[in-house]
Amino acid sequence: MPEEEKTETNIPFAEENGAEGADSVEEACEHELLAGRARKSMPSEEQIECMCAAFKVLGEPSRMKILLALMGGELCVYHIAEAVGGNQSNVSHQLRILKDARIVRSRRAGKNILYSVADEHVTAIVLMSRAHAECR
Amino acid sequence: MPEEEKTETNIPFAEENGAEGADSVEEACEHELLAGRARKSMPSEEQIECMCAAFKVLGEPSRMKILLALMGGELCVYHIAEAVGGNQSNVSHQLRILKDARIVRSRRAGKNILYSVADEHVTAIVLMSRAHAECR
DNA sequence: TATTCATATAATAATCCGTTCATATGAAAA
DNA sequence: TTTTCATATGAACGGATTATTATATGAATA
Repeated sequence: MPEEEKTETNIPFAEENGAEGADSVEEACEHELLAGRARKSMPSEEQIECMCAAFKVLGEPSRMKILLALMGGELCVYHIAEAVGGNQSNVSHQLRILKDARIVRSRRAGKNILYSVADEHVTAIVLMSRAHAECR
Repeated sequence: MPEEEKTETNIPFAEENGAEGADSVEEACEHELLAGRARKSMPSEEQIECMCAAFKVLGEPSRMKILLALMGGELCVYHIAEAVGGNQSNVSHQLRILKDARIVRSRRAGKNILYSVADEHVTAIVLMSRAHAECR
């Protein structure tokens, strides 16, 4: 990680500049202030990871397909594979990831395990995403 | 791609089964129906890719950090790097990805290029995600 | 209890993606 | 017009993630 304190030579809008330039010195200082403020209020690495987790899970087509399939009602693994056109093993893998992220849940029904969308928030987000993608 | 028609031997809840099992035959048929319906209403590969695009972009910590930094106000590349603790090149790469996804936008100001969050929807989603991550 | 069958897991191969280093670009200032 | 400096880009590396094949697990039924 090449971080830590840097030399001053690289800093834009440094005080030794006059008032020339498209932005004024005051703006420059404000930007420097904003940058420092942003750095200070930056959530922890762990929290950011947590924020990203759900997005990462939804950002994969194979998982999105599974979700879309489940939005029509709960399905067993075999039927999910049938609906999305994938093989059983991979669907099972992706279901695990979806379940770990609490995006889907499962229940046993006889010999099968039925998966369903975990809650309405998920459904809402997927529908929004779909609507957004359609008007392109 | 091991898809296309399969042999009948693999199909769960097939008609030759009696009414035994945890689920009834009627439920079995309904599941088969749902699976077929899901497959038919499955959006195109292209649309799904499009749905996933924004999620994929937001699913990466380095980009999420940049967004969080920009939520305090527009910043130039150098200040963004300072705020997130990364190097110029990588920040620039990630900014390009964010910009291609229309999640951030940019404008020139003198020598610098100032980046900012593209619209309130983005801000809203990030704030929600942050709130969600905090109550864990 | 033994068998069956849906689902899960392990291991591997293949691909994607973020990071970094080095360098190019091109607008602004001189 | 030349120089400077912020930003962008290209190439290469490495880590991470998905897809696949083969096999294990374990609940349900007989």
